[in-house]
Amino acid sequence: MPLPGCFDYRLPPGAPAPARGCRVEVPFGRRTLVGLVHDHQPSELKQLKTVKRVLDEEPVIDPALYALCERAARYYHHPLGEVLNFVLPALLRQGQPARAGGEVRWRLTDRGHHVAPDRLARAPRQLQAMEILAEHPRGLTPAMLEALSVSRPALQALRNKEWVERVEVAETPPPEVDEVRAEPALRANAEQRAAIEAITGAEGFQPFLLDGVTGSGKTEVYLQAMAPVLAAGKQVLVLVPEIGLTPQTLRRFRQRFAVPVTVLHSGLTDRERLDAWVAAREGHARILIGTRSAVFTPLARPGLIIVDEAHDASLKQQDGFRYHARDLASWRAQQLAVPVVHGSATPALETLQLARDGRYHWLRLRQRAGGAGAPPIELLDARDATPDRPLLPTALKAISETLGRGEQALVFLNRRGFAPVILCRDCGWQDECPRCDSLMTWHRSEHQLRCHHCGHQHRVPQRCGQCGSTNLTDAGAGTEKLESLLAEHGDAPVVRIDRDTTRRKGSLDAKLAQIQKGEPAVLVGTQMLAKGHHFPRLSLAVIMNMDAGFLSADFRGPEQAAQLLLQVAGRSGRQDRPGRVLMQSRHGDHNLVRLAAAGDYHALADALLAERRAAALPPFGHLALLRCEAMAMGQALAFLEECATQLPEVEGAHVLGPVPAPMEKRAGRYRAQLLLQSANRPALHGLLDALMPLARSLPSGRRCRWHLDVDPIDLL
DNA sequence: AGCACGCCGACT
DNA sequence: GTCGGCGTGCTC
Repeated sequence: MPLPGCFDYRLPPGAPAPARGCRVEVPFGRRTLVGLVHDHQPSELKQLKTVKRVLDEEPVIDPALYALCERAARYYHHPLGEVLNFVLPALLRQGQPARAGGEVRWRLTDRGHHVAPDRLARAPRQLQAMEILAEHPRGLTPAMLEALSVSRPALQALRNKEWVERVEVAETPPPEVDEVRAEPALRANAEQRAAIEAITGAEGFQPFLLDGVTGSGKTEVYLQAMAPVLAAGKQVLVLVPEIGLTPQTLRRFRQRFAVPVTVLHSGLTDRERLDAWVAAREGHARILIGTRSAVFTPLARPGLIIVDEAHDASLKQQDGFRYHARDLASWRAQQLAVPVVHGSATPALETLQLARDGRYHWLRLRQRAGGAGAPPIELLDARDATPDRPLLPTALKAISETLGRGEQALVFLNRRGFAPVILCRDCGWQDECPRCDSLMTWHRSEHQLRCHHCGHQHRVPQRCGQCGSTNLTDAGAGTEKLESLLAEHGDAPVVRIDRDTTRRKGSLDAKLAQIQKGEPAVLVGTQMLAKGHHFPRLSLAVIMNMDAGFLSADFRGPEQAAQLLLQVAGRSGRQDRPGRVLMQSRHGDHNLVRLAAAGDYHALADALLAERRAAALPPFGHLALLRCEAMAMGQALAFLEECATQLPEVEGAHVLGPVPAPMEKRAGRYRAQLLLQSANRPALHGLLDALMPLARSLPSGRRCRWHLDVDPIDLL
């Protein structure tokens, strides 16, 4: 399956032909592999091997899902075999039967019942385990055993003596659900009602953009739009950003509806994933909530697809099969003839343009539920801020006032570590990553300098790497420095939330719980704080250093900066409590910064869309990026250059480059790229159809790692 | 992706 | 004389 093409096999004699999407076991070279049936054709090849075994009666990839995979493979110019391989749960790839695992129970064997206790006189743990199991003839599940503090080693030892056995009993089917509603709906305002009615009134495929400011109650719209779908016995697929799959989100769905809710995310074991897949395929799971890959879940009775935070970049896979789950969700809905809702407070410009063109039904929620207006964003001139005083006096004063009122404040800075650079006062030397074109970030508490691009780290140098001077200093500020400055500034606890402080399992939950208690505190954090979480006592947000995004060379920089800014601003003040938002900026006169600060995403989107139109960038032009990494820049450029010169001319499609990537060196590899652009998709795809076989055939491509990214999220 | 084949340097 | 390095190419 992981090869670009298909392989032909003879069917075993006498057996009925398996349908497309069924698994078969086939000889391949000198190995035996699991493959999927793609088609039945008379083959021109003389020496066909025969299928060893047909593994499925029913396709594991049903016709609709197979069609989605084919469309995605064509669109992303990715081998179909690799797409199918990606979509199939690991256990199915390995040839396991496509059914849910039974419940595992441990119990005594026949011999175990007749063991004299004195034979375990020297193994008290095992004896205790035997006594517990003797009381439960039906056996105990691993969870029950854990609760009774029966250890795994004890069980293993008893199993080796064949006194205890592990049995799998068939799972009892889930009970029939007669009443889907568990908890009454909240009262919807007029805008929410209109949105709910539009979605529930849709027949067949219809795409919606649910465009609602933070706090306008988008989730309530989802929930009420889901109710009739679930009542009709159908399933709802909900896609959320990676970070949005929090216990709070799940609780909201589970509390409202008395139907089985199944979660799909990267943390599942292979067995859990297959069980979830089967539950969805058989129709037992009624609400499926998952991250981007959940868009490929088979559905027995699909009724509605929801993409929450549809602008979120985590919906685009950034390696391997580089699909965009937002776009695939729409294709899937189209194939399944169900409505799809894209919800966001800051829609992607692509989605917004579809709504403006009338291709998506545009539902707007302008009011915050509870009536409090969106807080205005006050711009503070940050040109006076210094490395050791990164927070302006106005911001510090606002924080003190907030804490004085017994409320919470948030300081947002999208930069981890203590300081982003260490430099020499005498000669101006800066400590750079030896493997990347980037500066080393100082993590003071760990006495380390770390590269955020490749993970390389070394100890803090005592001397300048160039002139040997000991006169070293740091510049700029990260979350770690802010945390220590804020801790000196006042008495309130400072809670830092970033990847460094939440690495340990459960530490994020502990920090969130502390904030939820509502006592005065200052939160310092990165992106992690921006999404999903609701802090009822938070009434001030201070935003630092969003300038880089707004001034970014990347065409999506300002869009993403604005989305992040409004998301962070939305954390401040909820319902009846007005919040305050301060943004420190060195470019307060910049048009985009001003528009974003005004909080008017649609005015900002107007400006950005005008720029995109003029530059023929998405959504008005379409891009694909051929990226290449090699041990020397020359190798990467040579391969891309060969591709560029040997590509046929395609009317209306343009090849730009090759050029070195904006970060030329990363993790010791040199990176270059070739940009392919066209105002019309068919022309671009015509070009890519020629490019892929060409790139695969070029010997220079073997000397580097390369991949094609269709609709790249950034050009960096 | 595996796993072969194949053609050149350091060891018993 | 052989063992083993990883470059190249094939798998219906």
